[in-house]
Amino acid sequence: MGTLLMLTIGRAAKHTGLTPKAIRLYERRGLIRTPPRSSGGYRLYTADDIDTMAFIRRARSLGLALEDIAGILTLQEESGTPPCATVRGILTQRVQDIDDTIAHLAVLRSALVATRDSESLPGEAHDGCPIVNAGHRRVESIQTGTRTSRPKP
Amino acid sequence: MGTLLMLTIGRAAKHTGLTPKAIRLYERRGLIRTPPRSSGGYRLYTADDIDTMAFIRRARSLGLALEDIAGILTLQEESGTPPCATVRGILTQRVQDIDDTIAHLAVLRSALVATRDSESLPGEAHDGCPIVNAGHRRVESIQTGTRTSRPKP
DNA sequence: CTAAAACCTTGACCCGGGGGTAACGTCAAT
DNA sequence: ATTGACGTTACCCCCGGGTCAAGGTTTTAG
Repeated sequence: MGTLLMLTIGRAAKHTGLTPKAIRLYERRGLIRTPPRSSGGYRLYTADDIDTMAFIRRARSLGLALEDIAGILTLQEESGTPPCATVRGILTQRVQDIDDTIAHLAVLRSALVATRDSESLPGEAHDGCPIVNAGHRRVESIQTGTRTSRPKP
Repeated sequence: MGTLLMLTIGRAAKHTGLTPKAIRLYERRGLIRTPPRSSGGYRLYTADDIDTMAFIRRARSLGLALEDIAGILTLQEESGTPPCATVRGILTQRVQDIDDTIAHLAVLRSALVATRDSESLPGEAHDGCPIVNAGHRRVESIQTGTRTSRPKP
């Protein structure tokens, strides 16, 4: 027991693994309530606040956006119990995002490798560096003309 | 022929697939030289400038950072010919970064899936939502004490 | 009691631009 | 020569998820 126990921001940070700055940021973003202050103006957090912070930390470590987390916390405090369906939806969306990102990175990676290993790996430095010359068509045909509206994909 | 040909920023943008904003940004970041201006203050680009922009666009599409690109361009203009070894090093580093990122995302993904599918999938909503309760040890033991210096990874 | 450590607020910065705005420049046609 | 339609200028604010600095107050340790 000891519900009277209040922690300053630095101690709260140590308990949660966050930094004081991050905690202040979460407060500004509305994830954490505005805490009461000591006579000297120090933020004072309760054990419940610490729980909230720990939750935020876990959620962040899963890659959830602060906005998503804020949404969950809001729903939670409105309805008392957290809305599992909503949370699950967010998690599923995140998984989808990750899959998309991984797919994109895989494409990038192969383009990168192809460029790196393009001509000149064989064993001679002639005149062409990868990337620099890749897709390098000289711009000889510049028309200042009016009908230049070449659509650009 | 036609080296006198100068393009305004919008035309340069169309030729390279960049936006005028991006081009101005590259100028501020030192990737593109400060171009001469028309009597009315418009930036005027040469075909060589266009080539540089096209190179930047290719490099960006490979995910290179503006700083890396700036480095390559600087070396290139100092030594005349682009330093293949350096470029290749940058590309290899990028590949490594991508691999690291993908590995990290894979870990995140499985944590996310595990959390999402944890208890309650079976078919009942008792009292626990995933995430919210995951790793949820109540903070009962708060020491205001001095020896709190638990190292933070 | 004094000095150090912790805390306070405000503001700027990182990346790679996107969006918007007011005020000019430029070019074709009338 | 003027009009109208764009193009361009510089400037400032915005995004995420914080980090860092400055300069001042408060609490805590010795």
